[in-house]
Amino acid sequence: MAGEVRQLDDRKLAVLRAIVQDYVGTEEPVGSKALVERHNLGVSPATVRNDMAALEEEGYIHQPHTSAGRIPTDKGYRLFVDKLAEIKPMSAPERRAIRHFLDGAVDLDDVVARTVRLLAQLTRQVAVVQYPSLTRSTVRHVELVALAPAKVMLVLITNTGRVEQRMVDCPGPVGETVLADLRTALNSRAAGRRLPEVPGLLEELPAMFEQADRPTVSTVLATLFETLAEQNEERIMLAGTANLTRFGHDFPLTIQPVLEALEEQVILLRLLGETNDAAMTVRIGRENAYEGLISTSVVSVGYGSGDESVAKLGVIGPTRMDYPGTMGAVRAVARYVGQILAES
Amino acid sequence: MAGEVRQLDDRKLAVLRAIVQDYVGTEEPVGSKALVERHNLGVSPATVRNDMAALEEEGYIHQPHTSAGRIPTDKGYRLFVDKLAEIKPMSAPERRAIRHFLDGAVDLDDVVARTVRLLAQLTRQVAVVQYPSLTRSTVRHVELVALAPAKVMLVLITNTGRVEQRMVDCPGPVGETVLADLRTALNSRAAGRRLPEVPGLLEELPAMFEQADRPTVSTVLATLFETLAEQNEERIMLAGTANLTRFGHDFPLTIQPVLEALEEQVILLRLLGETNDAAMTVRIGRENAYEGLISTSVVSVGYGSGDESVAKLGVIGPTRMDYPGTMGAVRAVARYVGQILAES
DNA sequence: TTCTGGCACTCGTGCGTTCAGAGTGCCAGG
DNA sequence: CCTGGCACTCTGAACGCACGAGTGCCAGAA
Repeated sequence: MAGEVRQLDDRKLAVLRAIVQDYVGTEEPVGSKALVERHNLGVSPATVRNDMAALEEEGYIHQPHTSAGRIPTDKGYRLFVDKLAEIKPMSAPERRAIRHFLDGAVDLDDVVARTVRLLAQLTRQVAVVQYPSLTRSTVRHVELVALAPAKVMLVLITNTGRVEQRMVDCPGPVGETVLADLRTALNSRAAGRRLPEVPGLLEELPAMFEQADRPTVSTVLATLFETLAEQNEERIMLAGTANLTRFGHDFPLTIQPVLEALEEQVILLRLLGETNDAAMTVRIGRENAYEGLISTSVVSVGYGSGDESVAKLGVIGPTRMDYPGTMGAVRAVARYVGQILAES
Repeated sequence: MAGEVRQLDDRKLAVLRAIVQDYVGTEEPVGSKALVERHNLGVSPATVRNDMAALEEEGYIHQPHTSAGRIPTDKGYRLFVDKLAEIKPMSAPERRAIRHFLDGAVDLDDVVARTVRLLAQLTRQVAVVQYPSLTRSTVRHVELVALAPAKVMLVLITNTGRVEQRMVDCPGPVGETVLADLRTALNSRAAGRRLPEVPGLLEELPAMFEQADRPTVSTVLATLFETLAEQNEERIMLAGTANLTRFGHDFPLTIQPVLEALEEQVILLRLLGETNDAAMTVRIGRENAYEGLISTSVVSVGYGSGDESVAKLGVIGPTRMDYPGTMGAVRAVARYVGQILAES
């Protein structure tokens, strides 16, 4: 590892940085002459050519054909992101705009919807926002509503404002007092607790009721546990697919597989799932496990109402994207969503 | 009107039908020779050419350049749909598959999600399904949950299984008995009623409470009315955008504006809103009000749990689509969703 | 009257050729 | 270790050309 990097002196890194920047801007392979013109590297094209040859040798850049300019490889982008680029902070007016746009949200659905649209607009790419996960959030309230003699609706409200409801078909008629007792018992034990711990806290609950009511209690509890456990309820919202057409058109990146991937919630969830909670994660090209996304990069980060993240959001774009800007936008949006969630 | 049609004898109509069918299949302008080969029209290419000239004169078909085959115009498709095509019924195995696929749904979200995916898969086009509208459905239950001394959560459950929730910040602390009274009063008056009638039924409700509690009651009611009235809460689910790439590629239809239109819920809602409730509606090309969709056709129909429709669903594809098949699929899916909703 | 076969005409498409420009690698000299 | 120069390579655009598909029209047959 050190061996590789040792060979890249500062000027070669500067050349790589310049190549990435130019290529992202122009979308065309960049040659030695154009490079020295646009960036004042203080050396001649010939020198740059030698550096380029070295960079290509190491696999950071690549030329489509002889006598064409160079384009960065996935490895080149990786180095750029890790060592050469700094996250570009949003400007003050941009931050104000984000804040203002998100502040208007009325409920959780709206927060997520606004966030995803905002992110798509800021980055001009495809944005993905995961709903705050049930697993990490806590119970705010459990409500039981009798709809019919033997039919109860169970409503679970979490601290993130998410509401899940389930119909419960009880084995027999349910008395209103039993329901009230159960409601009280549930809330006193579960409120404020994290969802995964709840089942453990309710184990001996049936034993507290009369023999006749136990089947009902058990049925309700079973449905509640099911709801708590349902990982696949993790939902996702998407926006900005129209931005795909901005590239794709004249590029090896055909949008078909990308669109297909975007329709599969499972794939998106897995994609976001790979995000390292704490820091921002950038997956470049073939680093993405999914075949259809090998020409794209995914920039994602966790967000949350407190200091810990309850869900993730991110952006999907071509590997040739403006990483500093995109990362800046993603980070800023994640922060503000976290604040909004904490307030509500 | 009669004047125009009078000039089109049976054979000319047959030629138009054949042109539409061939063009939909091959995506290439169809010439006179190919036509007589594939369909046994019993006449020579020269005759067909004369008929084609007449059809072109009337504006039903059009040739991209001299010495190219003909393609149908919007007007041609319109005639085809109105007079020449019959809705193609689904085969028994297809119907079974639809039934089976939809039967597995667990809640309303799931029903809609499955429906839209199914429709996209069956037609291989973009499918759109509107959530059952709040306006036409009835109240099944209203629940009030005290979250904090002066904070109440309002949950509205409709007969279509839809659940809407809102936080209510009350002017002062709310007693549990007041809440219970209000809950009872609300449900006894509103349950089973259509959403738009509800506000009228609750007008004198505040007068029934003690002076001190009236501000609270009014606040809750205001939020409830807001929720009932919120037309913009009409949600929509989309699937099959990847199918756009199947055409678009080599066609005057660029997918960009279509993708943009699909991201605008407002546009989709307006599109579906134009659907004639009772019958199936087909909007062809420029018949669509929206600029971005002038190269597409929209096939839509209402669906509902009873005999009246509570929402709409449809398919968006290129004007050169298989109308009989698409209409068959749309009709079949709408029927089965209606059944599922009625059962639950 | 209506259909048919024939014929001249029009274009779009595909293919091979040419040409200019951009970019490279390498080498010898500062 | 950098630089200027030079020969080489390759792509992409432009051009010309021939081919084929398809048409419109006309005169003759049914």
